[in-house]
Amino acid sequence: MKLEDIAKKAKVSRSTASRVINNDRYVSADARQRVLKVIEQEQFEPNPAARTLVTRRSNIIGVAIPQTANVFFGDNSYYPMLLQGIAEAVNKSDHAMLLWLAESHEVRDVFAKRVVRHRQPDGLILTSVVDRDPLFEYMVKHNRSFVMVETPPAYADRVSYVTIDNVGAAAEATRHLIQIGRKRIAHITGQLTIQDGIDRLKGFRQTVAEAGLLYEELIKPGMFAAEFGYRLMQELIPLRPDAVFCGGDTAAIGAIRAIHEAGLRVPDDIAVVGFDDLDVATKITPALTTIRHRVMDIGSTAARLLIDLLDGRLEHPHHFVMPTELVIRGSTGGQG
Amino acid sequence: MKLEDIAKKAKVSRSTASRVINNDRYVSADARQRVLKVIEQEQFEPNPAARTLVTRRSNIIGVAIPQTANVFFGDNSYYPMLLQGIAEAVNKSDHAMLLWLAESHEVRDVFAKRVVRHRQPDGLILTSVVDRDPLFEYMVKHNRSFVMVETPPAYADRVSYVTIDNVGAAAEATRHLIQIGRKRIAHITGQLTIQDGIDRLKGFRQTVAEAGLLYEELIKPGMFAAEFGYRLMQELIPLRPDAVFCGGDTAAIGAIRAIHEAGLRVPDDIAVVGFDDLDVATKITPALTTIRHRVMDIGSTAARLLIDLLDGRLEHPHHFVMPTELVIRGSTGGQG
DNA sequence: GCAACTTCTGGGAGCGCTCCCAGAGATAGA
DNA sequence: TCTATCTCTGGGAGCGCTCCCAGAAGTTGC
Repeated sequence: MKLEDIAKKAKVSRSTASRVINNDRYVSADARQRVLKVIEQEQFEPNPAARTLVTRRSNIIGVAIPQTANVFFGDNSYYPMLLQGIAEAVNKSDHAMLLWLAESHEVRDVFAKRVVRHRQPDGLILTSVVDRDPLFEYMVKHNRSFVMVETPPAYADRVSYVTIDNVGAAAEATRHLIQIGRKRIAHITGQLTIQDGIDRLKGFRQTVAEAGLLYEELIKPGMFAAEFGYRLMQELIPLRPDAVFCGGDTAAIGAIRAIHEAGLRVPDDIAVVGFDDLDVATKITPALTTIRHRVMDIGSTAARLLIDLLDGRLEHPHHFVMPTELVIRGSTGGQG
Repeated sequence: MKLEDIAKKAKVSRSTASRVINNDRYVSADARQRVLKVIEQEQFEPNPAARTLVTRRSNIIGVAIPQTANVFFGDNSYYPMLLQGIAEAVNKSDHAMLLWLAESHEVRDVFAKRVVRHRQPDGLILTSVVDRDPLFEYMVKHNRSFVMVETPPAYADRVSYVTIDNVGAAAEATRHLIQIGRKRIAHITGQLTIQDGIDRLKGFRQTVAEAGLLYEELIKPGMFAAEFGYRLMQELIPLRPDAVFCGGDTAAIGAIRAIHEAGLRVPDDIAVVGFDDLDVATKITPALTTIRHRVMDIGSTAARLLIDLLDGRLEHPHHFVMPTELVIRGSTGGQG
């Protein structure tokens, strides 16, 4: 069943039927009624390919997650939550979501090529962009529509993105540790190829420096995964820190394990602060003090932003900075 | 840049250029070379909408996850792993994946309508189908191509699916508990609206019955979420079970928490077996004895199956039963 | 009364591909 | 040599929509 047939059944032209579907105002109430009735009884849905061919819009949003499996998996619910947020915004505006996942250990270059080759989506949401990311570079160079989650590693003034105030949030986390009287505060960073990691380090460093508590040897460049938290904490313990701020919750969980295995207590001997407030943060003992940001909101904001840009409702580039909140729990002496 | 322009630059007709792209054998080596060169230097990609319009194939696979957020999220990595598996198969055959996520607390009916309305995908992968699932019923009734992950709740002989031997695996888990000498074995089931949960219960019941150890009061209908494991274990403890088999790992984790809070020991007082071997299974203390199935393999098998059906390489319906494996850990007295 | 709008309608062209068909040219078999 | 077969090519139609345009019909203002 195609538009032509609907039109015939409703005794109007193909054009009028099309007008009804696209909510054009120049249709008589009578004709509209008849067309809608036929559409309803035939359960008609216009062919999206035909539509896309002429409108040059597929109403599909691409989401590229170039991280390897071990990050996407596991106790890290960041990406699922982001996807859920994107889904909600995408549904509301009657779009669909095309998902690109990197294969395990896939090179960024190969991944980028794969995503770029498929031209179905009108625009892309990019996550976990690293410095000199081929996909990112391609999108910028070819002037294709996209929105980033997190701060871009380059061209920040030319790119639309949704981020949180990483510098401010890291500073707040660090100030909290200072306020509870810690003097030797360590930092296990997130991935320093990602802007988030860099900014959190910056907020940390500024704050300890202002308090006269900056010790470079207590700063360990890491990754977001738990293994790094564990291993780097083991390296830190001989340096006798009394607190550690981790770039991500999973790393913090690894760190806590290392502290416990060394026979030390959290928070009494070493206070721990994470970042992200993942689900696991409340599931460990003691519960983790951390920075909460609503990942779902970031996802839906990014999707809405992209669609608004595509529809011309918003000017490119456009930035959103989402709020964060310090959640104090047992790992720094709060309750829980 | 469109096919016409490529043809012109390569001094061939549109038809010949199209033949090169679609790997038709009736093209002279010379012409093929010229076309490929132009395609390469212009970075040409054929317009997918135009292609879809005539071939009636979009090379897009839809994946529908009708579960509400709290299942998709959290420490349950089932769906992310499934998606990763699907992604790998989909990439290999040059397809793309369209993802439908239910909104939080969205009614199945609304979700189904949304998925059905969008006609882009050539076929669908359905997960977590419940009894009388509107999406499932629609797909069957309208004879649309789809593949199920898990055993279908109905029409099993007319539907293609990928599953594991739930009955057999549950029996193996139960036999293990019997072998280590347990006499009062409880079962906290998975969702009994999903076939997986039903089959696991069946395997459990058969096995305890054969051993003369069936106590109906020790069977608690539950859900896969941790809260259920926790709450139902609290109800079970006064009945003095010495072992519990849970329909899923997350429920098992909840159960362990309840056991510990009651001042009992795992596995000494109550041995615990889970199902799924999620990431968390090794992260808790004691580590969880559980049934392992490679969720990623299930995902990629389902995607491959769907594509093979669409391409006519496989007859519909087609079934795959994937292997499972009992992994013995600390929660039943193994090491770890 | 007529001009000038506004509302409503249908036809035609065209989006960028694939695929069918007819035909040219080369090769082989008798 | 002639026919049969295979290889290669280009033109045309058509996939199912949207959108432009021309024109009919109805409404308003003088």
